[in-house]
Amino acid sequence: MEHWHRSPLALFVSEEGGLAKRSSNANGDRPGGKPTINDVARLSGVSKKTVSRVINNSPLLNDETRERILKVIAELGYVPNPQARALALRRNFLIGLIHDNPNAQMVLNVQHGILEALQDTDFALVIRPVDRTSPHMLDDIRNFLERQRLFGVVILPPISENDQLARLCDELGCRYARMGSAELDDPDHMVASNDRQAVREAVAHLVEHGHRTIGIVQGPHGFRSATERRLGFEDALKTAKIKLPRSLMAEGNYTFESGIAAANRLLDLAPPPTAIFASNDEMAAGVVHAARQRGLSVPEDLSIIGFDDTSIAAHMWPPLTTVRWPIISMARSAALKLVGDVAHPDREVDEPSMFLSTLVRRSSVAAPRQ
Amino acid sequence: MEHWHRSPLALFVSEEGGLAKRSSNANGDRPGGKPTINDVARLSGVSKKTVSRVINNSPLLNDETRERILKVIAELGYVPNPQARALALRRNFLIGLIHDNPNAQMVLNVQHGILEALQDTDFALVIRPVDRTSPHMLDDIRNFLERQRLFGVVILPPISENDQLARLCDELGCRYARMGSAELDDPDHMVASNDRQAVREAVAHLVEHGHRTIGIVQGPHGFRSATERRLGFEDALKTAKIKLPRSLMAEGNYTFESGIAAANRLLDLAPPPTAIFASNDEMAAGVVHAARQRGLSVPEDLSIIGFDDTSIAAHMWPPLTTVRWPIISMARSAALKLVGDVAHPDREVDEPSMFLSTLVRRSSVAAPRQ
DNA sequence: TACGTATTGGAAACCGGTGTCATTGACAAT
DNA sequence: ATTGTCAATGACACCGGTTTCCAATACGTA
Repeated sequence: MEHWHRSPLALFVSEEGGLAKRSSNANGDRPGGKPTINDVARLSGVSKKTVSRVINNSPLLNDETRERILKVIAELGYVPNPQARALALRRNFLIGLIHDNPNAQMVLNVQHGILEALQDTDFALVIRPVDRTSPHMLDDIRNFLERQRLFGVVILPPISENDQLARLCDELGCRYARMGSAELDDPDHMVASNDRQAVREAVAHLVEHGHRTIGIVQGPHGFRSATERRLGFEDALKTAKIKLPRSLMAEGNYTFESGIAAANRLLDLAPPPTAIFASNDEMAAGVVHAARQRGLSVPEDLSIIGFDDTSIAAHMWPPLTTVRWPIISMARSAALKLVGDVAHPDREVDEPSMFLSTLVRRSSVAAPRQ
Repeated sequence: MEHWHRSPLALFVSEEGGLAKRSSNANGDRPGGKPTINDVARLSGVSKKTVSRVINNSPLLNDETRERILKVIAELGYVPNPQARALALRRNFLIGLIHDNPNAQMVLNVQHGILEALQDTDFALVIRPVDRTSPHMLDDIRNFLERQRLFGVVILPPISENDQLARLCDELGCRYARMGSAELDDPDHMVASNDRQAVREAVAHLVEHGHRTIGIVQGPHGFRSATERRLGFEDALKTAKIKLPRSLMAEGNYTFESGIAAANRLLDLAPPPTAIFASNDEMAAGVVHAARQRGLSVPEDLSIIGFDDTSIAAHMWPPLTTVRWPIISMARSAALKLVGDVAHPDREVDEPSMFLSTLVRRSSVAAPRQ
């Protein structure tokens, strides 16, 4: 009955292709007017719901119908409106990146890794650098999350070490995945690397070359990565039964300039260290710079190891021996933790939560002079 | 009539504040459930429209009513749903950044500049790196723009020089602002710098130091920035009445490695140049690297000038004399061109379209040896 | 007193999708 | 012949805002 009633209606619409088209054109007249699900439904002679089923790959749908609708969709160049979907589904398709990391290469690598994970999904990446030193930082982030209603955020170190931020995300119903140098959270919310072990091996590498007076340029106090890397440094020296006076431990703030300053403090010692481990590549580059200013050659007079393996490490002179932090893979994994069950409901595998850093041997390490 | 039917209904709803509250609480029960405009309206005893007027700062509204509603909004912690607004307003609040620039520092600076412009607006920044070498690049971008329906995009060089991309944006009804080294488009769609003039001055700086055999490491063929900078180079030599043999013009592709290769070609000449201008800092760093490998010291044996003034320029050894490209200001201006009339309807000033680059003198230029 | 008129508030439609539930017809089981 | 089941599809309300249009009220004026 209904069917008989509708069939001519469908025909009517079909016959009135001109009308339907006119409507579509009226849409096209104002610039940016796109065809909607209603246009597709009218032209295919089905209901919106059925078109919606096509869009969402619903299995309960006749193949023939699906084909017909797909054809109309292609002809019209129809693309579903993401804002409308977001409204109806009560979630949007935006992943945020929250960071306060000064290292451009690292940030870009993370963006790259996240976008790899978001490839072929409906998700886009919105970025949000924050100012760690601002007293309103948490309020700013809250504001941002409330306004944008992101599906989830990836949080880069060092801000990822801030537990208040994680709690804020929970409170606002925003998924999050933290990246860091140690397990600060449960595996669902954390992608970590084993910095401590990696540094242990890197410093052991220096010991193997015969170094006994080894300095460290630590990261800034209060940073988990700084702590982990220092612990790895101490582990290695303890294993090698080498005493570690406080004077050989200088502190920087992860910038090139702070690396120069810290190196100068270490190289002023008597005797000066024959090797220095720096907690990141930027500071390692600063150490190289300081050494050169003093007329020391690297690695002959001073061996240096960095951490991160950002592009500066390969491009500086001499190319820097450093610890490669698998940042892109970690970022990809973090993003997949966020969107995995939505974007790839078929995939069963859990994303790994722990990644291994490895030593990259270049030319900044040699045996000490006699 | 209808009215009389409805008026008690409105009263009913209003009287049932308890019910409204329960509904609001029911909302709060499922995590992430936020209060909506309806909750605000019910609790304030007004209609949605009135609340909407408050949100949008409509002037036709009693001050007392406004205050009352604002109080409820504050109590509830209400934040308008951006997806719902986007749907109703037929535009969203996303600005895209399309780039294929390999320089991390530059990309981050641009992101920074754009975010400065988006500060205190409802807009967020979504990023989209593209692969210039991919044959589907334009299709990928089309796909991206169609799916996300961005309000507008900022396009970074070198991809900003692609006119097809600009036309694509037009076709899809997406605003765009291109950044570049020359005026490739009308001022509404373009933020340009005067690379040619800046390079002219930079090379004149070399001439003033007494250099007569000056080489150039150009950017890759087909890049407008490369052309502009080469033209500036030629201008300067012509002004100084210096002949420029083809052999002194090497080509790179803006990477560190290509800078090394190009420098080696130039330094193999007899006589070799005493100064080299490189079209960007990365290649300039490569030139320094190549010189050092040959036992030449910089700037004593070879003076070098770069372009961009990215962080590598200040951090390398010796600190690089280079042309500062005002990238952050340009990016900010580009973003303001996109959102200005929406986000700051009161501001009347037009964003500038032309920015001046300036020479930054550091330590990589000296007089040539005798 | 009656009548414009400006100000303020509300009902209902709409933006473009999705969820819930009902309906239909075909076919199998009783 | 009747009933039950199931696949396929549709009707309709809903998501949370904005807009259109009209009603109610207050006010000044003829």
